[in-house]
Amino acid sequence: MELCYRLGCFIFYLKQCSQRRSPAFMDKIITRFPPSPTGYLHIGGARTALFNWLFARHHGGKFILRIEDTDRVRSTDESIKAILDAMEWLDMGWDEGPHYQMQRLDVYREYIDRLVASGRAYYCDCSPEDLEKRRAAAMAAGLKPKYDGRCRDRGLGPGPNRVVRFRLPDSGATVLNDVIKGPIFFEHSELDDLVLQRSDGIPTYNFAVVVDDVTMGITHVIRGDDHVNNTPRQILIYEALGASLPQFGHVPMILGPDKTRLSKRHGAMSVMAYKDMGYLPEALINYLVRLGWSHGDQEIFTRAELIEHFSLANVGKSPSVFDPEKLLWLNAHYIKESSPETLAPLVESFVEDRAAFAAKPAPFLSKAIETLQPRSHTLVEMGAAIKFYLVEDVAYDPAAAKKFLTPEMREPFRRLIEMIGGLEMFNEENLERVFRQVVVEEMGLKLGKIAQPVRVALTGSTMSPGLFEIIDILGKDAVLKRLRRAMENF
RNA sequence: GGUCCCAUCGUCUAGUGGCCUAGGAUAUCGGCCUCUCACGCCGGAGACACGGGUUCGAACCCCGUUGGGACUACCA
Repeated sequence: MELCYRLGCFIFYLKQCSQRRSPAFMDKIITRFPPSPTGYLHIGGARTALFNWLFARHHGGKFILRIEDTDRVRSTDESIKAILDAMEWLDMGWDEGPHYQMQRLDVYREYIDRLVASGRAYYCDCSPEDLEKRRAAAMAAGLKPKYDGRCRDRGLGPGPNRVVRFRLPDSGATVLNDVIKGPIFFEHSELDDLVLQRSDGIPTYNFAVVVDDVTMGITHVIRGDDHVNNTPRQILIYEALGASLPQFGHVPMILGPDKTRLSKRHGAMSVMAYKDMGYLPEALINYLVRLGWSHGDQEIFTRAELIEHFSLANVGKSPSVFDPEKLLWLNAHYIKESSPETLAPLVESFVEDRAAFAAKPAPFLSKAIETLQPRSHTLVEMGAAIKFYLVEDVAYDPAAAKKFLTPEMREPFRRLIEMIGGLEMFNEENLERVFRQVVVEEMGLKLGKIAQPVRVALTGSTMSPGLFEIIDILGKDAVLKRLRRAMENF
């Protein structure tokens, strides 16, 4: 019995495959990203957008941005702006749109009329309260809380407080031939007559997406797998409309560390929050693309490599956990890879004293940033670390000052000031020679013995870039000044 | 509860019946480098959820169990 059913489904599946074999492969590929503007662009949405963007770019197709703003209560203009900003920051340009569903109401209405006229949809005047009661009653009776079809054959026309429902087949099954997950079968008996148009005349999600995807010529619907259960209903709507089906690809969800769907309580969710935390868009993109997709053992991808290699075939089926640590590693990687010149304007916004930063000449800034690149994981870290290069008087870390700015350093510092002051060629090489050959040998001190006190004098901290690079960048005057000031602490 | 999906190191993943005494990355631990902190380099530990099949042979195929997730609205 079960076998017969499976077999039936399989044959049906084969039939569907052959039905829509070619169009999608022959024609230009068109994908879309349809966020609903009820908040910022989050990590999960960004990855979905990225997959669609990459897929379109890989195939030389088109990527459409569509704003699904039919939820009038929750949609806001701020959200639209936030989403657009995030798309721009991630450098995912769209070829068409943004389309707004609220500006397409006449289109949906036209399709509704067609469906009602053909008998595939009908008006229903059941009130939400009544529906709720009936659902509760069904649950109590141990039945599925489905719409009971009360208005199906009442032949109601348009009117106030009336929704339009889709008439689903009573029997049979629909197969979703998912590009990522493979064939998935749904029995129609599990589905119910969903609302296509609300009583205020605005279409619901399931109807609007189908109409939009049909009219915009979408060939590949790549979205989160939280939509899998909606898909059979949507497929039925496509068929009722006489439209050909796109390819569906459902990408597994991104989970939080506790393995539940990623949400605010897991911390930063918004793409732009990562910008504010000093992340580079390249790092986020690279991290996101590897969440659920892979290309052998490769971890680091340029944008061009991503476009070249991206394929739905290599998207995994299982959900993945968001790991901030790996994102951080990638960010550090991209900070190291970037040129100091491109980093400079980005770092500026993370510096406490922007005026002091802006006052420094570009070459100085570049050299300073270069010394910070291998030791910064974020731009925030770099913005803080660059401070000692900019200030007039460094602030000493109390513990560091107490430990290293001691009276026994008086003589070494005096000699150092003397030697550095007399240097003809002020560069890293000569500086190191002063330290090593003169001070270390002459005074019998280990380099480490003198390095830390000098480091504290110059940076205020025991942790910093290499001593000689710092001295070189700071310049003779500033170095002498800081050394003398430190001696006041002895 | 019902429907659907998923299951390899802590995490992201490679793996599509023999190349697997399971590879890479991250995180972690140890060492090297060294003027500090990093970076970098070298090395260690660390996984096929479980039980049945199929097969000469299974991480890979089938069934079941367990575990996790999604959906179940006049939200999207």
